[in-house]
Amino acid sequence: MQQPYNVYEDRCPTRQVLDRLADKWALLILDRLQGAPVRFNQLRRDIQGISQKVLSQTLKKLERDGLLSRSVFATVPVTVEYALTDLGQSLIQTVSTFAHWAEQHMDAVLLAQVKYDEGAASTSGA
Amino acid sequence: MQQPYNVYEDRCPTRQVLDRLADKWALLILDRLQGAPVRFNQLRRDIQGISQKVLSQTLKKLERDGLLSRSVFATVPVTVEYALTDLGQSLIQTVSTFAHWAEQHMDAVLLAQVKYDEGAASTSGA
DNA sequence: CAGGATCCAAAGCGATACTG
DNA sequence: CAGTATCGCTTTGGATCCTG
Repeated sequence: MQQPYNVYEDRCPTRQVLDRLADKWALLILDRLQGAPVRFNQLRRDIQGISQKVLSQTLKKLERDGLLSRSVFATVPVTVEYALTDLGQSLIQTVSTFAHWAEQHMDAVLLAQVKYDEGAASTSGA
Repeated sequence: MQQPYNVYEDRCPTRQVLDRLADKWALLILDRLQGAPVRFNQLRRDIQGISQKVLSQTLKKLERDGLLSRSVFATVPVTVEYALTDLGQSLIQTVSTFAHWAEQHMDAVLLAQVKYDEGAASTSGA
């Protein structure tokens, strides 16, 4: 009768899973794959600022984790599509909510930062 | 009539917000603060593996972002409590769902990893 | 108890060049 | 198009020591 692991425990594999997903690029990729498969260079264009290396690495990790699938089509030149798996689908709603929380509450965060910095300035300044 | 930013855009402040939140430790801290305020060393004990430095840094950033508040009580020795703000509350449900998805689907991820690695091994091995 | 400051090793990541 | 491989810088993060 072993107790289930939880995210607070060190050693627990959950930590590795969380660590993989708690990554800006991974979240953006998963979010971008919502709805339909996307090709490599399309992802690269859409997710602005991601480098080819990081995109490649992150895709590979997410594929290994079973969150997305990689399909190769023997066109010329070759076409590669990335799509969410069922496992990926089970997470996408949360990821999407999470990613877009940032959009919706960006102003509040920015305002909080200004206030915080003002307080810090007045502490050392006047 | 400016279009709203979105997470896919570079330059957008949303990226900074997402980058802040897409962090294993930040998520664990926020999740741990759900329900009631928690003291510094209690967080340190509960979130296994986090160092004092990273805990301190992450708390400060999250406070600056307005997601949590820091309250000092003039006891001896001093007591410091961290609690979610309203802004933090608005995110906690998603964070919690996200963090615990890892717990619930850990087995599936681990299985996917094994299968992926087997495929890679057979590619180079046989 | 609740941190700040410092040192140092390790990981991350961009840029570049090359492959099928 | 869809990547891999390598180099070198930058950042992260743990460990340690110290303070109020």
